[in-house]
Amino acid sequence: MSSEQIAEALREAATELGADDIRFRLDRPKDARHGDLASNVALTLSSRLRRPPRDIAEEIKTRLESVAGVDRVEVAGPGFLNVFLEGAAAGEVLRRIRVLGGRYGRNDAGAERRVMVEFVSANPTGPLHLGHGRQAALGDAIATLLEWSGWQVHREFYFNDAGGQIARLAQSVRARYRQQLGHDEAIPDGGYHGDYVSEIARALIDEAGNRYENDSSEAALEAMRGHAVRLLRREQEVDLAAFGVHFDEYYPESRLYSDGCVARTVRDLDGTGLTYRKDGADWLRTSEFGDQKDRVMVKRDGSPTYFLPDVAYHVTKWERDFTEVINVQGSDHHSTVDRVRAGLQALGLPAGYPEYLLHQMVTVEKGGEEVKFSKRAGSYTTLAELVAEVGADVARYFFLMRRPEAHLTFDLDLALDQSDKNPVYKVKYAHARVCRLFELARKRGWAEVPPDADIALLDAPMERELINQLREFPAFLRRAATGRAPHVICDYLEKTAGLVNSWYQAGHPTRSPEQAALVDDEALRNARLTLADAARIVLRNGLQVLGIEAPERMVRDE
RNA sequence: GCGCCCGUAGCUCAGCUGGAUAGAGCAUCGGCCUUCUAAGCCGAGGGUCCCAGGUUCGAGUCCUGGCGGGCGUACCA
Repeated sequence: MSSEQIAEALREAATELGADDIRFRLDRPKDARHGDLASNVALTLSSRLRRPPRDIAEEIKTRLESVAGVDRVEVAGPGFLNVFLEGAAAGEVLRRIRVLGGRYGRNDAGAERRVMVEFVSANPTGPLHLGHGRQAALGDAIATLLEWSGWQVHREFYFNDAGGQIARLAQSVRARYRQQLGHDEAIPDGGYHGDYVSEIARALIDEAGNRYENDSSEAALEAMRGHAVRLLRREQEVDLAAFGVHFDEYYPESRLYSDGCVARTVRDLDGTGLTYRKDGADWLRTSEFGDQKDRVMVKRDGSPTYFLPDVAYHVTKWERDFTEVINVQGSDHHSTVDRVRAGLQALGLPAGYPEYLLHQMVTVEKGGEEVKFSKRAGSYTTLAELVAEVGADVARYFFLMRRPEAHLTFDLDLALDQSDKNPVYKVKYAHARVCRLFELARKRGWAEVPPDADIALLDAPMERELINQLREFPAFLRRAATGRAPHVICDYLEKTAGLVNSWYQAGHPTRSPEQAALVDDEALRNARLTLADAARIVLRNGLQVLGIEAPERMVRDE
């Protein structure tokens, strides 16, 4: 019995009553007394059909009761339909989960269409910080959620390897370089002060000696720029790999210039008649498309603003045939959203392209105090330092467990805790505990659990609740994907892990051995192990979506 | 000033297209170990859902106006 079958019956009933294309909820009620599944369909139909919701509910009830597997239906409260399933029908989902295994939870909503998720996109001016970490976790999880929803996903990292910030980095490297060769030299205003700049300078001495000691030419600065960008890009990739995040493509801003894309974009924008010259600069009428004000494309000194390559870059996304694009960015960039979209609309791209997911920033707390434990970066905490401290899985989970648009306080005390208080460990332990059951079953020489165990034997309320929870995984996954909201999966996994732990504990050998999974009664044992196996699959699939390992046994760090 | 985001238990936060008695974790308090690993489980207390109006059968959720916090508001990126 899947909820889809019930949903279909509800839709048919609505059609008979004269309402097509309806929206309603069909989910697991919070209170088990409200059945295995509950729907508000009669309430939503009420205003449309101009009839009291309870009358509508009564009619639908009669229809639902004839559906195979439905034990009984109750009309409750203002007109809710509470569906109680027969034991075997309720547990049927366990069989399906075991058949689908690692595919349980997937859907084909994306129909194999292409989508690009652009995320991290850190400039190579320093090591990745915690905001990048949150973004890496978010972007990767959203990408995976979309893959599970049937999309072909392209993960892309855009980086700015030219322009003012990079020039300041190169100047900072030159200052450190000359310092290390004994000169009195100051970091320029707006330059970079972190220790890593000195490391880059040292590496340059190792590589090129004092070749640039008294060379103030553009070519020398260009060499330092290239050197610094190379090292920092490599470091970022190493950090991302340690975090378990991999990209399909790294797209450098410089390519937009070298292949003429920026120049072409300028021509195309000029061709729209929406550009004009004012105060010696070239402007675009972005205010025609909802931007707060018009924007400068080319500065008085003849150089482009960031706006121009940004528009050009998004044009390449469109031309590369990505009509669906999600940009994951920090909310400190939200001012660019309207102007980039406006620039693209001027060129005839659809309004609302691309989609943006803006996330809030991250702070770390230990003992209730904010900490900034960076040694290398100077003013901020790096992702690498955090991962070294708590591990990639914990960091990922903590970055994902809050809504993107909410500020994230990273509780380092909780992150370092290895008990079930730590939500990551709670979920991992639940998975490992269940795996342990199968290990013991094998040791005792019990055969593999057959696919057709008598699931109706799972009649304890706790078991029914767990079954209903496992049934909901695909719905949560769908909701997390469409809402770009991985935290929905975190909430789901914590709830599921809690139920698994309770169920496991209920079979405690000294308290109620008759409730244990590993009982001598073969039929009962197989029924319970069927539930355990389904739970194991759901926990593992959920963790996999988040990019977190599902261990078969836990090894404690001392 | 203007724009976006946030305001829910002591703390950190969930709460999907408006639905039943507003939930979870942490913290606090009280129980439970000769174990399918207690790295755990069971239970309890704890709420002006920031405030004030409005919309309706029904508002934490939608609308309007305030208050408080964050981030933006460049010929920086």
